[in-house]
Amino acid sequence: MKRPTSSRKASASPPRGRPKRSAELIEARRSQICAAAIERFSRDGYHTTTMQSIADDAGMSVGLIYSYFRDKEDLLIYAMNDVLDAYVREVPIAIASKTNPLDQFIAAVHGFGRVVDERRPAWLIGYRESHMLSPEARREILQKDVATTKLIEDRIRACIKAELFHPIDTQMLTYQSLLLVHGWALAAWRLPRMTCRRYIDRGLSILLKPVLVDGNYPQIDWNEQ
Amino acid sequence: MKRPTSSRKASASPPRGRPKRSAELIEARRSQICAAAIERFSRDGYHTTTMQSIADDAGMSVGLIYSYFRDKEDLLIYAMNDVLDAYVREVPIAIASKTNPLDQFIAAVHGFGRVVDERRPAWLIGYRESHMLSPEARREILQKDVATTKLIEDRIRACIKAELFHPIDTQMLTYQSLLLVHGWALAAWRLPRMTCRRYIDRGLSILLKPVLVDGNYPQIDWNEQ
Amino acid sequence: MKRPTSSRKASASPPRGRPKRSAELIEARRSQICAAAIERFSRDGYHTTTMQSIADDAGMSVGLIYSYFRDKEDLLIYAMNDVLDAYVREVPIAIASKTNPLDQFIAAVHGFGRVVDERRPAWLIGYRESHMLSPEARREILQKDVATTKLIEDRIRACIKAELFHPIDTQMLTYQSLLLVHGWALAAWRLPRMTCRRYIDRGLSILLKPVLVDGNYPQIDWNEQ
Amino acid sequence: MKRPTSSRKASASPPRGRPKRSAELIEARRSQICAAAIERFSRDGYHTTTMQSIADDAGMSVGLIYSYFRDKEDLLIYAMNDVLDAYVREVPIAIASKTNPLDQFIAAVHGFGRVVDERRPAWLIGYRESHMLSPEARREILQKDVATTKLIEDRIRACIKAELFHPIDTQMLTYQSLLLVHGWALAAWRLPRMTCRRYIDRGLSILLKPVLVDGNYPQIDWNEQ
DNA sequence: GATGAATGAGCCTTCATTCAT
DNA sequence: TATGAATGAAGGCTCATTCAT
Repeated sequence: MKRPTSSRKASASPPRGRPKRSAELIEARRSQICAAAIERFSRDGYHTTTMQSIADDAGMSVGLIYSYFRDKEDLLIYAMNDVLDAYVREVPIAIASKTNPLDQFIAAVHGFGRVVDERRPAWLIGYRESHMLSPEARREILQKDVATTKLIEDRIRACIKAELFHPIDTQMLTYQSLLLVHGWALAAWRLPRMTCRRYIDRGLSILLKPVLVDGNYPQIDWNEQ
Repeated sequence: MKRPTSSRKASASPPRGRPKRSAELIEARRSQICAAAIERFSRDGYHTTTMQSIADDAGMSVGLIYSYFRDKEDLLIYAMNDVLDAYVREVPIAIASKTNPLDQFIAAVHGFGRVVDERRPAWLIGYRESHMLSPEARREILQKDVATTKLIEDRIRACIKAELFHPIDTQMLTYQSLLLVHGWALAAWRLPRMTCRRYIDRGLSILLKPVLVDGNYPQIDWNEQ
Repeated sequence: MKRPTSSRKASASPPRGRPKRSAELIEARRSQICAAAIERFSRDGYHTTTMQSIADDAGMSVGLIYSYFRDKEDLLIYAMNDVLDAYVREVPIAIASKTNPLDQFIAAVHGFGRVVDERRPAWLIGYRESHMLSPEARREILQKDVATTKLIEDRIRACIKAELFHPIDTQMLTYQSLLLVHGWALAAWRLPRMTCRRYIDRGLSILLKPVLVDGNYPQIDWNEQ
Repeated sequence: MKRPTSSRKASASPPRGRPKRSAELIEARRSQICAAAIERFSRDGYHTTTMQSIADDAGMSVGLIYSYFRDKEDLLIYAMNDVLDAYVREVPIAIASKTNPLDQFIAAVHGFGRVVDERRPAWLIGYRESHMLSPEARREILQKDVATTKLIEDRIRACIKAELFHPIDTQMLTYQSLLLVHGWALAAWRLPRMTCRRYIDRGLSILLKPVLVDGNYPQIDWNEQ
């Protein structure tokens, strides 16, 4: 029944203007923790990362993490959803900015690329650690992934219907497009002096050459955005 | 009472014409262990796998593993090299079976594909767990990887020099070719009714269309092997 | 997100004719908390019960509990005293309602029984968790227990002095009487269709048969109370 | 991936003549651990006891305990069964040593008493901690307890059938007999200069007086055993 | 060589307690 | 006075690794 006087690294406490309350504070904490988790998970791997290290990075005590996340796996799931949710949020916007099916397809792939590029750490986590999720969590993640894939697939079908594409193997082209994006996250470091935009544009132009009915990959106006 | 004394141990004792000596026996043991490790690591992940489970699968005691491998990480390195070494062994053979640079390039990619296809488990380990390695080990692995990449790159340069390819971005084509192969291992399950051969052939024909000087992807003689 | 901000707090605010002051309010709070603690401790056990759960049940914040009790152990002591104090309060009253030593003895045992019956939860806590107390606290509790026992013992001596009882082993009879009462609290569930009154009456009539000088256990007037 | 050099209290290693093997060793270890657990659980309570303290007492490392018991609760169950199993083992023997139903009943109660007396610590654990067992474990324990109770109940019925007892409330007498025994373990310290034998003998003679047909509690020959 | 019992550091998680508001 | 977010010590359990036989 004792409670010895404590001691531990007095991690520079974050400036506390005045603790924001409830919803606001909660969301702030959650992202604070999630960011630290993503950083660690992607750098050191899920298993190697300790809750303590995440807490340290997030500038709080271990205990507090558990008021915001059920357990370590919950944190992993959240980290993974970070990317998946971004897909769902941003790709449709990218698509909506165009009217022509082909432009939409291209915009969609670029949208994916941008999301992956901006969240490479989180994306890598999903790639490497998804196999160790509990079955339910895995299923949930997978579902989002499939829904995401559909965004691309639908654009391709639209292109075929509009006779902009030859009636090719939709699945294969979908897959290769996604692979192109993944490739950026996975080993972009092998390609010095390359931006995500250019990488994907080049990749797409190669992929689409034999697919396009009129044979011309549209000249993207890079200033547009 | 968790660990009942096991029994798998009845694995047919090796023929004893002459007690397999040193190098021979050692190598036998090592692959025996390594096979078990690869199986486990790829199925359950590196961290989730216990040395005990590997020992069980390999039909020996935990202790013995430590006579053949320094520690668990050593086992991981070994497992990863399994693929890398296969590259180094088999790709050159595939290349040597052709004389024309274009055929050599194509054979090289197929060679990679075959290695990956036949060792998907080990390949996935490298993919997922390499970040876990100690810096030195990581560097060593990386080196082999780069050397391997060079095999492809050199063929592409040869094609360009022989004016079979337009003078395109060598790096990018190399990367896309490798990505094609990786794609097979990573998510082949998304493509039902697809073989590695066909997958890569299709992929290459798409990739090469805009690159080939005469525009024709050679008709592969599938009987050749 | 484990602990959603609770809501039980809507407990009818106390009438405010005059803001319940100090002693009054304090005592109200204390019993409010203590009741919740007893409920929890007896249902889930001392260690399994969290301060949070007590606070929830009492309709207040954790912090506030610490304004009324030093710590968790203090709460336990308080809970245990709930029964002991009831003994001290109610048994003498029961005794005082009789004049004859024998009737007093019987009334005393019934008094104990009633207290135990009405506070079985608190009684069980004392039974199960007293070994958990710090030495000082334990001593204090023990003292009350002994004082309590004396109430019974003294009646027995009085009966002997009045030659209503044979000069038997006072200690043993005291003990067996208390054991009878404890037995009710401990395992009354084993005896279907039994009330505390009847249980103790029967028990006493058995216990007293060989002790009574005139051999007759008095016919209790059940209407008396 | 580090493994720092260790350090910890070099608890005097137990003399190791030559480690006994398998079944023998296993049983030795189990009782070694179980004894330590009983000691600790009964002294400090289940929750307060740490696995480390048990390991220390048993003269081994924490880890080893887990090769012999699933978890802490498993250890608790085992500790509890220590008494229950002794009942099942020893009471029938005590009964079998007599032929007359009345003597059998008395022998049975004394048998219980002896078991409880010899294993008071373990018995107390069962009394105090059973409520915190998982439902299944609790059910299993309860079952043994009921079976045990039946041993007494059956003797009483036999006495009634043999017209040695008046046709009294079997349940109540059973319960009171058990309570007598429990009383010994629970608060024997209140009765100075008392042995278990005498305590139970006296208690039984009181309990049986109004029950016996011929009114005489048999004079036990205490030398017999 | 081969075994597997034994070790113990370290990690996830809980929860009593504090304290700024 | 009241709140509940924040803290961090401590405990259960796992598993890589060693070493006596």
